[in-house]
Amino acid sequence: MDLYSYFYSLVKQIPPGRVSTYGALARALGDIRASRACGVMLSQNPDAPRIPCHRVVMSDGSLGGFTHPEGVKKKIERLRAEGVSVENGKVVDFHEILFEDFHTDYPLKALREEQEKLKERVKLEDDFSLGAVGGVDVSYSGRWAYGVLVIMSSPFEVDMVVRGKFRVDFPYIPTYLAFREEPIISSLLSRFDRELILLVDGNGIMHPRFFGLASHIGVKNDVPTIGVAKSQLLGSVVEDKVFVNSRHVGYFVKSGRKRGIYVSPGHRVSLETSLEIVRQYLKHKNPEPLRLAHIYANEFRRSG
DNA sequence: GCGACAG
DNA sequence: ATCTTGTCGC
Ligand SMILES: [Mg+2]
Repeated sequence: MDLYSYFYSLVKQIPPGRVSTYGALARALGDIRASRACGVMLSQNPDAPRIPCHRVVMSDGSLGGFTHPEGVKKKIERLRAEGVSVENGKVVDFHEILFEDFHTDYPLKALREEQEKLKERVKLEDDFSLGAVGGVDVSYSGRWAYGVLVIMSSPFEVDMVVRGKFRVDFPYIPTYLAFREEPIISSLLSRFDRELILLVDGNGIMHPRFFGLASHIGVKNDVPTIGVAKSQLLGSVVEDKVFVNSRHVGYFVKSGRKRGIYVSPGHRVSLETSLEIVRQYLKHKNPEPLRLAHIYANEFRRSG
């Protein structure tokens, strides 16, 4: 699913003389949670003003951002040329000229259904051999992605580093992270032959559909995975356990100087074992394979 | 108005 | 995540 292309074709549906909103476009994609991603994709508009990003404003009729050497002034100018006035930073007659009637198939709805389907294949029992432990992370510059897989044969011995540069066709949207990063990480994994347990920068079953990035990668590649997130996507923390809809899905682990990390099994690993393995590799805030993958991915992006 | 929103 | 075009609920 090339969500960038799909999104730009939605934006082209907004007629001259009308405006739409980031939220309306997000709902046309299939989830209001994508509203921020709509702003990000517009900021990366490859063909303005043919893709009329100047016709997208905030839900209260105020202008929102505009990436241009002349700034938001250019947005006002392009709207005015189409007969849309802006006064006191707000679109005049906003509710009258608001366009929300997008022709769409709601692609994010289909992706939620894909998550629900693949979820049936998640196994939350230990099913791996004690071999290498890997960590993956991805760094970005615009639509370029720099992925790194670090393999450690034991704590704390780096065995191998795999790197790859990719073009992404999906933005970051909360709860849809896998559709952005899974293709990148699967490609890196295909270049490593041996057995491993993979630590992933994101959640396993700590997810509204119990199918986060780590589970997605695990199921698609038939690899044991553990999700390790730096912040809380959802759920409630009681002592060191995290619950989603009263189901125990993972742990909050105090680590580093302040706060901590959120650990949840992805695939082929039990709740308890996911915690045990992460703890074995904990020297800083993040377990070592992830900490190194993060550092190497940033170096890769900045240098080549 | 402020915080929440995996990365 | 990067250096940045949001929305909703409390
Ligand atoms: Mg990351």
